[in-house]
Order: sequence, then structure tokens, then C-alpha cells
Amino acid sequence: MTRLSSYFLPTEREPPADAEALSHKLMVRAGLIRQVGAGLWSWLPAGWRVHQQVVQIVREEMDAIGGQEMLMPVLQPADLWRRSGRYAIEELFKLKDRRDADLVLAMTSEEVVTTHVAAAVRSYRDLPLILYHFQTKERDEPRPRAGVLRTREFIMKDSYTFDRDAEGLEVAYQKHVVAYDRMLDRCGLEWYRVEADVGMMGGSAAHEYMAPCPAGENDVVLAPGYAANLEVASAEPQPVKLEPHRDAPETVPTPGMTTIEAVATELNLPAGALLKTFPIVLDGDEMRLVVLRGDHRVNEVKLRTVLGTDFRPAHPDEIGARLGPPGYIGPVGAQMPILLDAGVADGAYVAGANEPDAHLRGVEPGRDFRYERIDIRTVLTGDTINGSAIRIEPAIEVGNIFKLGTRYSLPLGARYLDEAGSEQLIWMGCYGFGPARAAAAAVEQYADEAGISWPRSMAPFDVEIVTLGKEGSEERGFSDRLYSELTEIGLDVLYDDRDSGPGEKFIDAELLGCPLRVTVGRRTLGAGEVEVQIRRGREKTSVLLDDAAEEIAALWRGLP
RNA sequence: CGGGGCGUAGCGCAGCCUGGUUAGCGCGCAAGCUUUGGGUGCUUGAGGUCCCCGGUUCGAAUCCGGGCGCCCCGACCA
Repeated sequence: MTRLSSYFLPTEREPPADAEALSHKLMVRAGLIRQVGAGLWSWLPAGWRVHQQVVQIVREEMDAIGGQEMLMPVLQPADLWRRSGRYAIEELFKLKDRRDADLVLAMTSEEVVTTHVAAAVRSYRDLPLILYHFQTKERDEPRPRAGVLRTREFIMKDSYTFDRDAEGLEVAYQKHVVAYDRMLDRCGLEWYRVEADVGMMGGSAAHEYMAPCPAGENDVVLAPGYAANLEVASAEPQPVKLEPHRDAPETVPTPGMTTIEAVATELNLPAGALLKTFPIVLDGDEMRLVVLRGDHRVNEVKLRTVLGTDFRPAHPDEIGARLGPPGYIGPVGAQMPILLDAGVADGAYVAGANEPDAHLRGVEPGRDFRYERIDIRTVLTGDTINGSAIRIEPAIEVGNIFKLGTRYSLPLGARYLDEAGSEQLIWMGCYGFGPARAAAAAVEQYADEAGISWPRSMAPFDVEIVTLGKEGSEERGFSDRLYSELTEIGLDVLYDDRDSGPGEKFIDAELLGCPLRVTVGRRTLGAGEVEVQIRRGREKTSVLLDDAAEEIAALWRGLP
């Protein structure tokens, strides 16, 4: 019997002083988690129940697509990571053992799982495989934050698929889409599957599962039939009123006006009627000019993807030497390739003259400078996709699915023999899911003034019984029986048998947020009923004493 | 990596600027009485390396130097 009088659920009246995010405040106050250090958290019993609920959902859905659960170590030899080329990652914890051997604390397990598969798989008959585990991940985060939302140590489900070829990988990927869609639905979360950046480490496709919430660290771009991470999103810009056409660019003095805003104000034009020029230097030291509308911003992730290489903004001295004074640079006359953002419509713009204190008006792309057109700007609220305005919402990434291809099978030698007897590389995918983030997202999405309101599937307990009677009272006797009956039916019940006032019990129950609260007091008992509060919405109803347990269970089954 | 802030009882805070009784308040905790459908009221009590080290001083929570830890904003996030 889970009696609150002897259960470790330390609730707090006030949130920790340093808490900012709602989930951080509430999960600490409700007694679910406690901080150990920066980005290091303990899960207290009720919190761990929540975590385990999510884990079980994920496990069932992974098993449903043929996943095989296993377990790989957190502590791994550095050599594996050197071979895969990931040893240099800054977030990777590195350490030595007593014999001075280099080790790492793994953040994912591609190296290990691929090594096992490479050693054991010989034939196309051994494929495909879906292997997964729940394991602690370690990441030396530059900035842990927001309670359990971004930590240095956390449990993650990571699965890895091994296929004969790209088609097989596509099948495995689609299986994960199905499994993840179901997981997120079963968790009771509001969520989006969005297009994501594939990053610099190869891979051909990636989606992220995002749960919108105020404390989210990512921005999701949404339109009917469209969902993407802001890092990769594309949209039509809002049109802007440009200057009239001129036969040739015309110099206009702009002394001291080195910002878009200053020039736009001086010429009484919208910022979008100007061209912003962003000089970059590629990995090989080549310079490029990125040109976009004055009211738009460069999306460095998109730019990096388009370029296919890393880059950095040019230094002021490089700009001065190759173009003109910073603040007055522009595409006209520039002796280097120009990348023009897709958001720049045809027409006449104002741009820097590459001379001190001067801009050019009437600059027309194509006529006045040659360019390559690419899409590299960050979309803005109000932009459109197929005529519909986009929304941008903060969200937390709770899962991601990623096509790795041969990124790891190549360096780690994961090959097999095909039907023709020739050696082939194994095609891989990797797929992560963070139960802690799913739980925190649920807190964020459904909390109200009184506290947490768990989706049924995640709640630490299904029902909390608040008994108002003293030991030995009629209320107690009934509460005890009700506890047994509900448990018999298969519900998880928390029994608040503490010797405290009713107010305190109600407040704690609503803070913890179990889907149903059953109040057993003299008043309602005398009327032949017990009161049930549905946590979400906080509406109260009554059920008759005679079949209270059945009615409560029926109510519970109907909850989200 | 850049910027800002904090560290005093389990939690939330005051005291520090301007050094000087026994370091204080609210909540919580313990005991007793009281109350019993929304944090009940009263009484009594326990609880402190004032983050650490060093310095200045007759005297340091308070001033100075160094360190550690934590939070927030931005950058970063394979």
C-alpha cells in the first residue's frame, strides 16, 4: 500500500530560487526530482515512476517494430571514438583509468553497437537488425538549464538500425516514424514531427519530434501541411515596397550610417528595401558575399548546408582589404562570388557602395552584379507557405530520427556479403528518445495554477485518495477498502493518509497532478457518495459508495 | 567563449555598503493543546563550518586577494 505518510515525496511550498522554467519549478515542488549539481538530477520515487512509465511506452513501441533491447556500457575506450572521428567532440567527457588508458563517457553508442554488428554480421541473411537500449548518456554541456530539460547526464533510448542498402534503411526509418508517432501519442503530448538539420557529420535525412512548450529551446515553424525546425525552414517572405527603377545605380551620401536601420530611416525606406551584405570566409580561405534583404537574417545552419563546408564571418580587416569600409559594403563591384538569398525579389534596392559614407540606390541584382541564388535566410513570423502565414513556436526536442548511411559502418568496418558474394557496407540509422524531456514537456504543456496535470499514461499514480478521517474513523475504513478495490481493478493508487489538514492534502494532490483525486470525507460519505476531482480542469463529480471503485475506474479510462 | 547575478538553518530571505552583544525573520521540523472539506490557531523547542582558503584588523557573515559552486542571457549543441 502506497501510503503518503511513509512515502518519500518531499513537496515544497516555494519553488527553488534559481528555477525559471515551469517544469523545473513544479517538478521540484511536487517532490519528483532534486538537483545534485549543474545538470545533474536525482529522480525521487514518484518522479522515477513517471520516467518509468514513459520508458515502458517507448519499449513497447520499439518492440512492436521488431526492436531488440540490449545494454551497452557508458564507459567506453577512447580508441573507438578516435576511429569514428568523434573523439574531438567538445561535449564528450574524457577520462583516464589507473593505467593511464584513455576512456570516454559515451553520449551515444554508435561506435559500440557498430563494432558488435561488424564482428557478428557476415551475411545479408543476418540483416536487417533493430537494436536498442535505454542507457545513461553523458554530455559536457556548456550550459545545462531548466531542470531536467537540458542536463549533463540523462537516460535516453537510442536505437540503431542495420540494413543491406539505402532501401532497407528507408524501411527501417519509416518503421521508426510509425513507432515514434505512436509513442508521442501514447505519452499524451502535443507534438510535431519536423524536418531537421542533418548536420555536418553526414547523413541524408533527419526528423525531430518536437513538443511545443514555453521553455523549449528550439523554434518550430508551422503552416498547414508543413512543420520544420527554424534551422532549416523555408518560406515566402512578406513583400516589401521597393524604390522605383533607375537606369543605373546612383550614389547617395550616408555619413556615419553604418546600420541598415540608420540608412533606412535616413532614406525613409523600409529595411526590406535595402540589401544586407554579409561577407564570409570558407574553410579553404576563399571569400564569398552573402546578400539578403535588409530585414532578413542569415541562417547559418542553412548556409552551412548549402555551402557543404564550414565558414566564418569575415574579419573587419579582411572586409576592408577586399571590399570597403565595414558598414558600407555591397555587392556592386565586389570581386568575389555573390550568393543572393531567395527572399530578394527583382527590383531596385539600396546597398553599400564599398566606399566610406556612401550607399547606392537603384541597385538591381543581375543587372548590377552577378549572383548565384540560394535560400539561406531565417524565416520570420508573417512569412507564408502556399499562401498561409507561418507560426513560429518554441518547442523541446523529445526525440529524433536520423539516417546515418555508412557514416559509421565505413570507419568501423561493418560489412556483409551480399547474394552475389561481394562485400557491402551496412546502412545504418540512429534514433533517440528522451523520457525525461517527454515528462518535462508534459508538465509544461498541461500545468495550471494549481500544479501539474499529467496525461493518464505518464502519471506517477492513476488515483490519489485523500482521506479526511482520522485513524479508526469510518472515513478511514472506507478509504482503506476503496484502495484495495481500485488496486484490484489494476489502478495505481496513492493514499494520502497523513495526519494533516484537508487543505494541505488537496494542495499537495493538485501539485502532484494525478489524473483523479478521490476525496473521502464525512460530509459526502454521509450522503452515500465520494467526491472525485478530475485533475485536468479541476471539475468535481460524485460517485455512489456502492460501486465507487468501478465508477472511478470508468472515469479514469475516459481520461486523456 | 562573452555578459550579468547569487552563495547566511531543510526551503525562501534580511543583515554586508558604514567591521563590534548570543547572526535574525517567514515557512517547514519536534513536543503539547487546538482545528478537521482548501496550507487552522496558540505555546514551547531543536536546528548554523555565514561556500572554501589566505590576508587586513584588538575584532570579519561584513573589508581585500585567490579559489570553488550555482543560476540567468547570448554563443555553442555531430
